[in-house]
Amino acid sequence: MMGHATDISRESAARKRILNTATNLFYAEGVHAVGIDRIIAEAGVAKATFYKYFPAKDELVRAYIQEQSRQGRAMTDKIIGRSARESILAIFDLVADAATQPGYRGCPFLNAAAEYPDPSHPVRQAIAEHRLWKHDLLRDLLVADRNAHAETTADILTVASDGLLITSHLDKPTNLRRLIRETVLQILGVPDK
Amino acid sequence: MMGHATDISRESAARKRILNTATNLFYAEGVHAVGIDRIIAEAGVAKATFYKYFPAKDELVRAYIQEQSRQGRAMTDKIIGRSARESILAIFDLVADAATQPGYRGCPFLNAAAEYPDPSHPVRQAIAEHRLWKHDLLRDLLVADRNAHAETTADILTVASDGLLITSHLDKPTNLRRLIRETVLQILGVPDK
DNA sequence: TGTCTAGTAGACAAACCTGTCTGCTTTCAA
DNA sequence: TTGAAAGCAGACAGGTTTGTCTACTAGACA
Repeated sequence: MMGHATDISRESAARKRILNTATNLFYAEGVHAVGIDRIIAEAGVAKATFYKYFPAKDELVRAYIQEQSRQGRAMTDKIIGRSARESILAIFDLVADAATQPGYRGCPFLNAAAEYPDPSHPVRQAIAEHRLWKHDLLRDLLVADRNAHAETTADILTVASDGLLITSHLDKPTNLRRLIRETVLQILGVPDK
Repeated sequence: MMGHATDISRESAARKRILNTATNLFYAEGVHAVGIDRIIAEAGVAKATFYKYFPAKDELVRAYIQEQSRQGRAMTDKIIGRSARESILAIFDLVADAATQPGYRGCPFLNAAAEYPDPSHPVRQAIAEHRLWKHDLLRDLLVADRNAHAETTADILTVASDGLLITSHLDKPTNLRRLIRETVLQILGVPDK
């Protein structure tokens, strides 16, 4: 008897089409470079509908970032299982998976952050939230791996993750998977060899 | 008798003022976010003068990147001297120096690259040139340090440099200098201790 | 039948973007 | 003194930006 069929702002087909189109365009070409008119045209949606679900462009950008974060967490949940160390290596395998995909254009969070100078802007805060989640996840895994300096090592792994995402985009190194593995193992310390 | 006083495109005071103003604005707010009108207004220059020295905005952006590269090389030349290992550590100290400066907003090359999707764009090529220079410099220093895998280690140091520039901007870690030192020494291998 | 909701289509305003072009002033050297 | 070069000031064109608003259509439900 209360909000049974349409709960607005969640399960509307038009809203999903907008967010989906925006995601592809924002990632491929950048946030400032893509205008509203282009998004509504490619999503096949009226302008009024757009502004009904996203009162301003920045709200769409924030939704885009939050959706990327949600998908990243879902992917991570799937691959975590066996030992803590194997989980960490699997997380870094995701970097290689992303980087070898056809339309790879770097990390969506880092790219978006570069376009928003103000750290207090909602978009930047959404990015910061995602980064904090990832950092804490790594730290927890390191604790489970009996790492003596989990907090510091999590910092270093964050550095490695960002750097690998950047270098795989801008430098396209040969044998990326080997580079990733060597980088991570050097940070974790090789157990036997 | 030939090009004695003004060689155009190099030693014009107006040109320097334009490039200087653009550098500050581009770095602080992003390339797409800053328009020509704003640059010429703050530089105190006529529009015709601007388009005389920079036929298009992208040429100004390219000049901005190349000037940043030139300054980075000059800084690096100054601090390289003693042993190869000390030189590498000094290069990474530059990251901490930059990150602790008042208006720090990340690496200008990474920020600009995020705004130019096309890798064949002149701006992206200028960025690639700078990255290649830095990578080769690190590799040469590693060879001089008698590193057995100079090429691979240079790749990893590039990852570390990018990651540190990112994390010092987005995460503002406490004790950045310690994080840098630990990261680099872990990659190079601690000599004694 | 009547009403409520979601959506489409598109005009419109106001600001901003890049780039061109016309005049005017200043400087300096032959 | 004359003339070239450099620069300033600003109008202008053509396009794009975000966001608002009006008018219409299709479906669900009571």
